[in-house]
Amino acid sequence: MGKWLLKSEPTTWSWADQIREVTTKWDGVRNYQARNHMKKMNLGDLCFFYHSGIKEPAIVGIVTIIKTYEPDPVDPSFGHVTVEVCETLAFPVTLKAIKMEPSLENLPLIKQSRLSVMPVTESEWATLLTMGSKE
DNA sequence: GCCAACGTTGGC
DNA sequence: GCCAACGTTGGC
Repeated sequence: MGKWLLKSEPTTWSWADQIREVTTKWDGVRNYQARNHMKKMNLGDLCFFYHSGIKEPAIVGIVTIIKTYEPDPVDPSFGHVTVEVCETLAFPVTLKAIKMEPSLENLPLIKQSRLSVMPVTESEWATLLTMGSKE
């Protein structure tokens, strides 16, 4: 099962919005690399939900893929997956904390800060999950 | 608000 | 196909 990380600016789409609406089409991605990652997502894959563009950027929750990639009828070069709320992390995992963890230095979040959809390895996932379950 | 990183566009 | 100009993202 695949593991991923999705970025969102809270002013555009926040975790509170996600909780309220439960399911969402993850659209608006206009970057080929990010789109290619979305195309590789399978049903049941889990994604960290990351808040960017704020004072304390952080992973705040987890969503799951309930519908795989579909092209946008208007602009078929791009498209969306559909996600559903899975869980809220007990403690947000801040970018600051991620940067302090040596085993996470290869996360694209660090090296390729502009990428909005990225893969996460199983071990990175486990590390982040642990960080999100305790203070 | 600034700036670095980097993807995209368009002229040649 | 190269590369300069430009636009966007996102951390600080």
